[in-house]
Amino acid sequence: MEPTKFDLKYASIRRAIIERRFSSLNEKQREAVFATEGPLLILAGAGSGKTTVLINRIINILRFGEGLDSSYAPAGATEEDLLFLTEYLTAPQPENREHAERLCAMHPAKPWEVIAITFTNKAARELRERLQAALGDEESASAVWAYTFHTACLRILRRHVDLLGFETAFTIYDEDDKKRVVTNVMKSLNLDTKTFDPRTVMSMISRAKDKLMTPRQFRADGAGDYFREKVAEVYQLYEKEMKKACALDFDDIIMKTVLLLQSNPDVLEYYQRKFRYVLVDEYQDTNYAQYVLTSLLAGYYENICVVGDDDQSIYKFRGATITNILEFEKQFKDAKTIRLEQNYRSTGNILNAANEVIRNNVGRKGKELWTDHGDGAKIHLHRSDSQEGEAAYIADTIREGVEQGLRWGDFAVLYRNNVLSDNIAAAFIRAGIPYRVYKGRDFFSRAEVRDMFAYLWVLENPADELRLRRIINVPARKIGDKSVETAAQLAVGNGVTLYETVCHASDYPALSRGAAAMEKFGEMMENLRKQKEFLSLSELYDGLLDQTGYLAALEARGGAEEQSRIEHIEELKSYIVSYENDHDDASLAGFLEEMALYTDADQSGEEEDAVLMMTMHSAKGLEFPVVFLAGMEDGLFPGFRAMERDEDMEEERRLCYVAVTRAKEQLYLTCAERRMLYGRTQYAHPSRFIDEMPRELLDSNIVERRMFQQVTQPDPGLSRAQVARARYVSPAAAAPSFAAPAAQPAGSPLPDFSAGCRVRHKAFGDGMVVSVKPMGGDALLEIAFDQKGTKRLMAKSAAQFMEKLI
DNA sequence: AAGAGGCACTTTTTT
DNA sequence: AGTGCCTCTT
Repeated sequence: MEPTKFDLKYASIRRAIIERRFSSLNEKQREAVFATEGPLLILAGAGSGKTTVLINRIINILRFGEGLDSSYAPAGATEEDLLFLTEYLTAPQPENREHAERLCAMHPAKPWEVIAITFTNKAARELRERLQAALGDEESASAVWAYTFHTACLRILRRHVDLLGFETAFTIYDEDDKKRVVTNVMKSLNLDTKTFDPRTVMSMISRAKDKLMTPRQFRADGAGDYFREKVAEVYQLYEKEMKKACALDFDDIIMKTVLLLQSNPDVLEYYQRKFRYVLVDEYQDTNYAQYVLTSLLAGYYENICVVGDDDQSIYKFRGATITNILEFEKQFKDAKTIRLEQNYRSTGNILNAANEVIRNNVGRKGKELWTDHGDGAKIHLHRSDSQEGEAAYIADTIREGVEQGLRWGDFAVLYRNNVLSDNIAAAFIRAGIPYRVYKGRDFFSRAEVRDMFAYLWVLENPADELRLRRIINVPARKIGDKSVETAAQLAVGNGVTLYETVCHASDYPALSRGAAAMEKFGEMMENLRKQKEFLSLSELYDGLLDQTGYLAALEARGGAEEQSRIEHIEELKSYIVSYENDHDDASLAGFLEEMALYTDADQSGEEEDAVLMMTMHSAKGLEFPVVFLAGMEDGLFPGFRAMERDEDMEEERRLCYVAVTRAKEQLYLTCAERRMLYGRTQYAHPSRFIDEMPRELLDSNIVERRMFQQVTQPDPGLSRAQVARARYVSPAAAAPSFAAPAAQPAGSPLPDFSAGCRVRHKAFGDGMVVSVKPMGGDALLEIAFDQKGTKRLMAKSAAQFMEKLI
């Protein structure tokens, strides 16, 4: 049926309203928001507003559906509606918005028909929160599946435990548990841990799972290769152990979900029909299994939208295959590609440096970030003679920045390798600088915390043998390794679990000596399991601390070490309490699952004002006004391991690109001539990535001739002053950072723009300075231009184009 | 069964 | 340098 005149009129007004709704986005972003049907690849450069696009895309899908493109009025639309819309278009009233937007909808999706998959809890949470803020009603926003890969998969898996062949709730093993299982299996196979590094074996098993390879396929694939065949044996036994313990590792969570969907067409069809729209964030980091998973889910409607940046792929070592993003257009027919290259985060100089570095990679999609923010300050390069000098320089620079009005939290120190943090943290302590070192699951890897979780997991899943073994004699209960071993063998022989054997220990003559202690332990656990049914989680936890005697054992010792353990155990309780507060349906299984996928970074709550320190990897997705990249030395970054293969070097370069683009205003690159590492002093040249940055972007303390020469000893041809300048002496003398403008290399002196003064800019016209934020001898100006809107410019570079009006 | 001493290791790690 | 793991001792 042809659209009527009414239809066409309605559609055109609707279109105008929808376009206005997303008018704050740039053209490319809007294009991505509107391309809701069919496969879509969004190549989103660093800081290009991809989360905003993702959110607005979902809003468009939920609010308007096909409203933008349809030429028809919705069924039952009246002239009155059209009038209402016309009025809303010409004179929008906030109170009319809801009704108007409802009139603009055309087959909008239901919230539960949308799945948006991320990698981190943080990203998932941000998505949910921003959706909720935008959509208003809490219910519809929370029905969207905005989860991490693992959370989404667990939701699917839990619903079909039976199809997995598990009778009870399953346990989740983290990397530590996994390592223990692998080592145990290797021992049972009499494999020498010197030729077979458990870590290598572990990662080979992980990679196999990433590729959806079963032990059998893995073996077939590596036939003839002794090492691989042995690993295949380990893999097979490992799987057997995991099955026995009703346990899944992180890789299983994805792989088993794929297998579940592949072998159960009805389940697959249910999810395929459910998810009309599939969105995937950070697509460059997906592995093969995740690719298969997402294409399965999107298999019916084929509305799959992936967002990513091939230049930010830094997890190859964890199985991510950059192929997924590079070949998206081949894998999904008629896929559309949209590039987001306008950057809203960093200054021009920072972006140029990043662009120039990444340009050296081959085999990328190709992108060039740009900004209209202006060049900003130069990139500061500082080489010290030692790591202590480097740390002191960073500390001094931050101190000066804070004296000039910045907050501690405006600074971040990033490094390639965690070992670098100690040295810098020491300098911060000396200088009285508040800081926080971000390190993965620090809290959860403490022995006492793991013990507590082991107890809780066993209460939930008694088949969890690994955890049972961990706690059966902690605190000491006179159940020795030998008795446990005997019991474990009896269990295997009788086809029951270790837990059951322990509970009925006196039935087995072989356990004579330890039987009483075992049964007592079993009774205690059974007792707790019963209490679990009617106690709240936190009450259960208190009971556990008491009845296991764990707390008492620590108190009995009463040392400082024990005191801190007690504190950690109490801290765990606060996790339980806050979980209870957040969930009306709080359950032990739910808590354990959430904690299994949790990292220290997920801690919501107080954002204390402190300098943040973390690896470059962990910094992905974050941004800071001032960023230090420490340890910019060849061998450290890029790491010596990456020197052999081009592929590895390219990954390091991508990491550099990620690191550099974290900075909004100021970027500091620091390195040291000599560094004590792993008990050895090493000498290093500045990172080759520094050489890849255009020199004119750098403001360096390195004497030019030294920078590109392979010299470790001071060059006798240099004057004493030059040599002295190449070393870190004191902040005032050597740091070109926040020191007096005189210490800056030749350039314009800092013009005295102050808040409130009128200026005339060559490109932006007249305007008024709204705020002045001092920054490293320069200042960030916020200027409201009469014609061009508010812009943020660095005073020094803007001065060339701008004059003060009286 | 716990503690002492020796030895080997040491990239990154969203979940 | 610092840590974690293994073995040997008592």
